[in-house]
Formats: sequence, structure tokens, C-alpha cells
Amino acid sequence: MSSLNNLAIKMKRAISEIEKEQRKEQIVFAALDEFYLKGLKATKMEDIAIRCGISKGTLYLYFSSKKALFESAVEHIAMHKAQQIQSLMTNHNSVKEALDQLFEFIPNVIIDSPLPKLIKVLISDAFDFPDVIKTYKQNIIDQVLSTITIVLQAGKERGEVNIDDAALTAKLIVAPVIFAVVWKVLSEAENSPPLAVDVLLKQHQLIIYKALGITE
Amino acid sequence: MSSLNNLAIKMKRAISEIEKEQRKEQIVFAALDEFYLKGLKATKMEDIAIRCGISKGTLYLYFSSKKALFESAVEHIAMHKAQQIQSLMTNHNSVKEALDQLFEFIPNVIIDSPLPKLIKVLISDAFDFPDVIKTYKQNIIDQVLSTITIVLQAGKERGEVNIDDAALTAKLIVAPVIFAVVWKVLSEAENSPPLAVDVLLKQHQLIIYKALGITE
Amino acid sequence: MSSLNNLAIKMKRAISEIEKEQRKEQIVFAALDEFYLKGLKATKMEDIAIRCGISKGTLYLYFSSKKALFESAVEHIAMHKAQQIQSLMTNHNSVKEALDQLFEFIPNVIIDSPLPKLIKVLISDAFDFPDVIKTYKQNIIDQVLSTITIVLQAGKERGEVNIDDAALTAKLIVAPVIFAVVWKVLSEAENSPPLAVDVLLKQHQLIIYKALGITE
Amino acid sequence: MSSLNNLAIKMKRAISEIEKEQRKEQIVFAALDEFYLKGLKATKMEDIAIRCGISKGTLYLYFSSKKALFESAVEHIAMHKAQQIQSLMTNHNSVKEALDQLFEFIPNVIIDSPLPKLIKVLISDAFDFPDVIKTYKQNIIDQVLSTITIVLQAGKERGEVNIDDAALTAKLIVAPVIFAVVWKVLSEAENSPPLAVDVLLKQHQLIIYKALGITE
DNA sequence: AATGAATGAGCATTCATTCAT
DNA sequence: AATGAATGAATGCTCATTCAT
Repeated sequence: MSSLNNLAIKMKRAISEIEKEQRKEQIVFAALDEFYLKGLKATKMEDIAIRCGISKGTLYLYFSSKKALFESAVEHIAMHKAQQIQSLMTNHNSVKEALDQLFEFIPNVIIDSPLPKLIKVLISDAFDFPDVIKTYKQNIIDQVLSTITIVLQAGKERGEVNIDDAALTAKLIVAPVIFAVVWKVLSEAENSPPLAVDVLLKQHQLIIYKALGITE
Repeated sequence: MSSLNNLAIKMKRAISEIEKEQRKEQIVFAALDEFYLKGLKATKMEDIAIRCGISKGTLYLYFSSKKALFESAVEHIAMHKAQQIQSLMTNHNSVKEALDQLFEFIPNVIIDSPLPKLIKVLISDAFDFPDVIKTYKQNIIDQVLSTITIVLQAGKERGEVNIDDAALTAKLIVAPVIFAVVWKVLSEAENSPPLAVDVLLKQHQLIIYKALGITE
Repeated sequence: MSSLNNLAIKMKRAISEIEKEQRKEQIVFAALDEFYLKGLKATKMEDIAIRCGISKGTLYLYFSSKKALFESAVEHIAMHKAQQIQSLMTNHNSVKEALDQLFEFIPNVIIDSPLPKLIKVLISDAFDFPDVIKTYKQNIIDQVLSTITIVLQAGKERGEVNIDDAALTAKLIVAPVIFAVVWKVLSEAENSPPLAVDVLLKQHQLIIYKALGITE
Repeated sequence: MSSLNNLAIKMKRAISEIEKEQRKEQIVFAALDEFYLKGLKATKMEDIAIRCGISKGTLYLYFSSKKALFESAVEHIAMHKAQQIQSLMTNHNSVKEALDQLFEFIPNVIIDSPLPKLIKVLISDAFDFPDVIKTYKQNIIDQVLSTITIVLQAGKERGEVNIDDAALTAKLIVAPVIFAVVWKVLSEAENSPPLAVDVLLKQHQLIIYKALGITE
């Protein structure tokens, strides 16, 4: 038995604060992957540990409980994204410029970032974590929507775009992103080829621009 | 064997069969509610039983396991919806007529039917049930999308609508439905006022019609 | 594996309220034995279950947690004893008669009843359960002491006994009982021959009677 | 080997040894406090470490395991007391003189020394440590009791005291000490005012003297 | 058919102990 | 020597499932 233990690869110790932060982040991403695949309840702490190459006990040096880890993971990833998104649509001269930026940015978010996973996790465990949902919705969703709304409203007042209701239009601009995220989850689940997100969004951009009267 | 039995017994059994089906349906809806709120793993068989006013043991007379109940519930509700949706967009003379019908129908689905719950459940436990997802996607989503696609394609060929890619456009027409469903879940979770789905879809209809060059 | 299960002796089901009460009492006594031997923290729920011939899960049908079982066990046994002790020293004509009754009763309590175990358990886990201790002390110890005190005080006023302080004397009358209990624990632990409790208490009786001026 | 080293280093080591012993003693007392409050199983090594202001790891430089620490603690404190008690009742001219000394000594032991804590600890974890109990009982309890027994027996033979059985009487003389210790634990646990040990023992002394026919 | 008592595999969490730093 | 990060065996408790009544 001891010889088996000797074969085990022992994790390097995280001594400095920086190393500890890195370890925490590593756990948080491993946790997100598990939560994404299994949901909160069905995720085993041991599986998260294995994914990190650490032991169950070590997890508890960094997070006091599964719930705490879940909340940390959501917050960590959500807040990280929130910053990116916030800075996205400032400094533009016209609605078109702003939306161009947005439409260029979105595919990367869907394809490369952990945001789709986070969204799936939040949808799945929404009812167990109303507070997390509330915070997330206020800090991310509402923020993004109101930014877009403001841009549209200003454009409408300047006669740049032809719209009815800026707030609703903002939601409709964002809707295909949610659609793409959900599609992504379902495709991955049934192991079918993924949606061509960029092409879909290109088409979406066209439709929106046409409807809003924006010309290239 | 049934022909050997007398009529009275047959009828009794026939009634029994009906009652059995009713009981099964009752369980299936109770289960959907629980799965919607808690997810598959966190849902207790006992809670479903309580919701039906029956005992744990009785549940197992109708469904052999939680997984079987889950699959039955999803299938039962999904197939029920599928029929409705299938009959939706036939018998129309123009794209506009077909889409009018669709846009009239959708809000009811989101507000009154169990479909949003089902979608939430499917998203949440997608990875545990790739087969369920596959079946559901093929029988419902792909069906709906291809119906819309065909309508659009035909309209395009007749010069009724001005579109690029009928299949993508179909997805974009459906996207806000998913958005509305997700929003509904998040609102219910954080106990915030719901989205005015009908108004959103009215606006969506406007944008789509404008982009497609459909005039009232 | 299933053949092994078939060999397992299944516990008869406790259906009626009476059977359930009996099962509860059975658990309580098994628990007392374990708590006595190991202390609260070191006692495994599984060991209690094994002692009863039931499964771990069944324990939780009757008691919601180890702590609850502990408290129930203490209360159940303590209250049972309290009643006996209460009725002990009423209806007597003289101090001598009352003390005679007491000294006749005590050895049985030490030798045959679960009280010594209970006392050991209470001492051991006193700091974790201040409330249990408080209740127990008020309902049993203080009760007993005050009953003896009243008897002595009345005897003193009638000139029957020659004492200084009735309350302190009461404590000193009881002291060897505690001594015997502690001795019993230590003897059992080191597996040495037990103290002859009855002889010790006979001697104690003599000393007390001599000191109090009670003549046979 | 030590003779090979120079004086300075030797002295340094000598000091180290003393410091080591002091550290050990410090740990032992911290451990006793924890064991007294929580019991062996529920005491965390870390809490002992914190109480000493050292780290968990350092504890293991001095004691190889919790069990070893427990045994060391009990032994260290018990043996220390044993010496005091041994020297207590020698050099006396009469039973009265010997008992006077005893009764003067006891209250200090109960109030100021770690002995009550030790007794509580020994009672609590008796069954896990039969050997410790055996050693302790032989070296302390039996020693004390036999010393008192010898004194009483000699007094009886000299006609100083009027007793039946010297060994039993010795136990009865000691009984209130155990009573006081147990009472102390229960009072501390329920946070109620402590027993006036000295007054109780004064009364006890009176009763014993009266019963034994010892006059002031 | 219906019930709910009984079961035990499964998992979150704790903490004595080890050992790299 | 001292530290405290890492480990994993141990254990309280849950709940899907079974089955006697």
C-alpha cells in the first residue's frame, strides 16, 4: 500500500498568496466544468478534486463547502466577464459603430469563454440560488441590456435608427446569444455538430440592421 | 386472453386502464414541477409522491425508477406539445399568414403551457440524457425549424420575402422564444416581475417583418 | 450478492404505535450502552444500529440525528428514574424510617439500573450539553437532595437527629453513591472486580446514623 | 558522543533539553484543558496547538500521536499529584492528626489543582484506556486509600477510633471528594455557582469525627 | 393495489497525520 | 526546529429502492 502511495503524484504546495490564488482559480474552473456537466447536486466534490489533481481534503482548504465553491465559481467567472462586457460598448460615434463592435465580440464569448457554461449552470440551479441569480442578473444582464438600450435610444433621438422601443429591441438583439448558448449545450449533450455561431450572428446582424434601417 | 374474460371484468379493467393513465399523467406533471424546481438529482421521489397525494411506494407501481419517470415525463409532455406545434403552420397561403399564426401561437405556449418548464429541465439535465435530448431535438426543435424553413424558402422563391438563408432565419425567428423561456426561469427564481412576453414578441414580429420586407 | 442479502435477517417491521415506541426504547438503551462505552463523539451511529440489529437508515426513522438520539436517551432514562426516586421518600414517620428506605433502595439503583451509565455519560459530555445537564440536575439531583434535606430538617426540628446543616448533610449522604458509580466505571474499564456496593453503603449508613445520633 | 562536543554546545543542548521539557509541560496542560472540555475524540490537535501558540506540526515533534499525548498528559499530571498525596499522611502521631492534615489538604486539591480535570478526563475516556486507568488507580487511588486505611487500622488497634472496617471507612472518607469533583464539572458545564467545597468538607469532617469518636 | 418501514450505497465534510518548505 | 499545505480514512446523514403488511 505504501508503495502505491509513493507512486502517487503529489501536488506542489501553494505557499505564497499568489500561488494560493492560482490554486483557487484552478479549482474554480474545474468546478465550473463539473457543475456544467452535472449540475450542483450531482457534482461530487471528489470529481472536482480529481479534475484539479488534488485531494478532496485540499478542496476544503480553499472553499468551506460545495455551496461556497459554487457561489465563488459563479461570482469569479461572472465578474470577470462583466468587466469585459462593460468596457465593450463605450467610445463609439454611432449606433452602427457600437453594434459592429458588439457583433464582432459576441461570437468569441460564445465560442471561447466560460460564459456559456456559466449561463447553463445558472439556469440549472437558479431556484437554489436566488441571490446568486439576482446579483448576476443585475450586474451582467441588466447592465448589458441597459448599455445597448442607451445606445439605441440615443441613436433613435439622433435619427440614426428606426425603432419602436429601445429596451425591447435590446433584448431582441441579445436573444440569439441565449439561443446559441442553449443550442451549444444541447449539441454538446447529444454529441451533434455545433451551430455555426458566427454565421448565425452575421445573419442576425443583417436582419437587425435591415430592420433598424442601418446601412453598411 | 382478454376475450376469455366476461364483459363486466373487461369494462372494469378498461376503466382501470384509463384511471391508470390518468394517474400516470398526474404523476408526470407533478414530477415535471419538481424537476423544474430542483433538477433531476435533487428531486426526491417522496416529494413527487406528496405532490400527487400518494405514497412513495405507489410511484413505483407506475414508474420503475426516477430515471424512468424523468424520461417518461419529458417524453409525455414533449410529445404532447410536438403535436400541437406540428399542426400549427400547415394550411397557409403566404409566409405572412404562416408567421402570423406562429406569432399568435407562441405567447400562449410560453405563458400557459408546460413547455418552458420542460425546456429548463432538458437544459439542466441534458448531459445525463443525451438520448432524450436527441429525440426531443429531432422531434420538436428540428421539426419546428424545418417547417419554418420550408415556409420561408417557399416564400423566398415566390418573391414574398427578402432573405438570405432560410434555415438561419428560422432559428433567428425562434431565438426570442428561448430567450423568453430563460428569462422566465430567472425571473421566477429571483422572484422579480416577469417579462411581458407578448409585447416582446410583438416587437420581434415587427422587426422580422420589416427585415423580411413583409408589409401588413 | 443477492444471495448474501437473502441470508440477512430482516428486522420485523414496527407498524403500530406501540411497536414503534418499543423500537424507540430499544434504540435508546442500545445508544446508552454505546455512549457509556465510547462517549458521544466516538460513538458511531452504525454501532448503535448493529447493537439493535437494525440498519443505520432505520435509526434515522426514529431519531433525526445523533445529538437528538443522545438527548432523547438521556431524557428517557433520566425521567424514568426521576419518577422512581421521587416516590421514594414520601410517607415516613421518622428520619430513620425515611433513611432506611433510601439506603435499601440505593444499591439496587447502582447495581441494576441504567442510572450509573447515565451519570457517566452526563459527566463525560457535560460541556457539550449544558441544557441537558441543567434539566437533569434540576429534575433529579436537586430534587433528591431537597427531599432528603427536608426530611433531615424536619427531623432536626423534632429533635430526632443531631445535625448542623441539613442541605450539606444531604449531599454527604449522597456522596458515596457518586463514588460508587465512578468506582464502577473505573472497575469495568480496567476489568477489575467490582466494589461491594451494598457493603459499602451499609457501612456508610452506620457512620451516618452514628453521626446523626440515630439509634437502631 | 556528548563528550566529544565542546562545553558551549553541550550547554546549549542542556538548555534545549530544559526548554523542551517546558514546552512539553505547556502542551500537556493545554491538552488537559481541551480533553477536559471536549473529551479525547472531540479534541482537535489543532485546538491544542492554538492554545499553546504553536502549530499543529510542532505538536508532533513532541508527541507522536493524539493518543500518546493523551497518555502523557494523564501520566504527567497524575504522577505529579501522586507525589504530593503520598507525602501527605506520613509523620503523624494520631489518627486525628493525620485526618486533620488530610482535610486541610483536600480543598486546595479540588479548587486549585488540575486533579479534578484529570479525574473527569479519566472517567470520560476510561474504556479507551484501561491501562492508563489501571496504572492511575493503582498508583493514586489505591495508594491513597491504603494509606488512609493503614492510619485508621492503626488507630483502631490503639483504641483511638471506633470503626468497623478500615478499608471501607477510608473509601467513605474519600467519597465526598469525588462528589465534589463531579459537582464541579456539572456546575461548570451548566454555568451555575460552584459548590462551597471547603464548607462541605468541614461538615464531612465533623460527621466522620463524630462517627469515629474523635473529639477535638 | 397501496403503503411506508427498512435498507445500504453514496456523498459531503472533518481531522489526525505526514512531509515539503 | 517549526510550519501549515496536503492527504484520505472515517463517519454522519440522505434517499432511491425494496418488500412485508
